[in-house]
Amino acid sequence: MGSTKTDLFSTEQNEIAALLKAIAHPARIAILEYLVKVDTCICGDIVNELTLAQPTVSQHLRELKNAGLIKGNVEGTAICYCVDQSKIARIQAYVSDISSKLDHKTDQCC
Amino acid sequence: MGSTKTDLFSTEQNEIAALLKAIAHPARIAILEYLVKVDTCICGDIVNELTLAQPTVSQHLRELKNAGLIKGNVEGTAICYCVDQSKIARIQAYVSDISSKLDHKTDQCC
DNA sequence: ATTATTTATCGTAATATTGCAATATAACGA
DNA sequence: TCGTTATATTGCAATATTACGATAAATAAT
Repeated sequence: MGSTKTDLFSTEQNEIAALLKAIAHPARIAILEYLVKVDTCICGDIVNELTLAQPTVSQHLRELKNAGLIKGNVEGTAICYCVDQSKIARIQAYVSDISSKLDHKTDQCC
Repeated sequence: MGSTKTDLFSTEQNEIAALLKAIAHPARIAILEYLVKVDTCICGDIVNELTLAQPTVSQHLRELKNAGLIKGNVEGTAICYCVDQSKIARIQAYVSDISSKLDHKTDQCC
C-alpha cells in the first residue's frame, strides 16, 4: 500500500494529476511566480528569494523540471530557468474545461 | 522536519497550493470529472465508478470536501455530492493569470 | 425492532514528501 | 592550479499520504 494506484486511472488523469502535484506546494508556487515576474531567464537568485535552504530549493526546482513545468539552461556558472508555457497552457485548458462544464450544469441541489 | 513551512509563504500561495494539492491525485481527478459528467447531484455511486475500496474513496471525498472543492448533502441514506464552482473558478483565474503573464514575456532564452 | 444499505471512522502498513547538513560537481577568474 | 561561486546530490530524520480491513453510525424498508 501507500503508493498511488495509477493503473486504475486514465493516462490523462495521471498526467494532469502529476502536473498539478508538481505545482501544489507553496515553495514551488513561489518559484513559478518569481520566474514569471522577473520576465527574464537570467535567474540564479531563486535561492535568495525564498527563505529555504539551498538544497531544498534545488530539490523543488528538480521536481518542477521533472514535471516539465520549467526548463533549465546552463549559463556559465549560473543556471537559467524558465517556465514551459505549454505545460501551463495544458493545465489552464483542463481547468477551463471543467469550469465551463460546470457553467452549463442545470441541477443545483447543493 | 517533513512538514511544509507554510509560514515562509503568503496566504495566497498557501491557499492555491492547498487547492491544487487537493486535486492533484488521479482518484480525486476522476471523482471531480464524474461529478461534472453526471450533471446531477444524486450521486451515491462514486464508489462503483472507481475501482478503489469504499473507505479509500470516502477518504478522497473528505479531502476534496476539506479543501472546499465539493459540498455534500445528506439525501436519505445516500449523500449527494457536488462540485463547488467558485473554488474551480478560483483555480482557473490563478492559472489563467500565470498563463497570460507568460504570453507577454519578451525574453525567451530557453 | 430487525435487517439491509450507505457512508464514515479507526487503526495500521507501505510508501512518499519535506527539509537540511554535509558533500560533491562544475565553471569561472586570478 | 587554486580558490570562489553556483548548483546538484546524498543521506537522513520528521512528517504526510495512500490504501484497505474492520467496524461504527445513520437511515430506510420490512
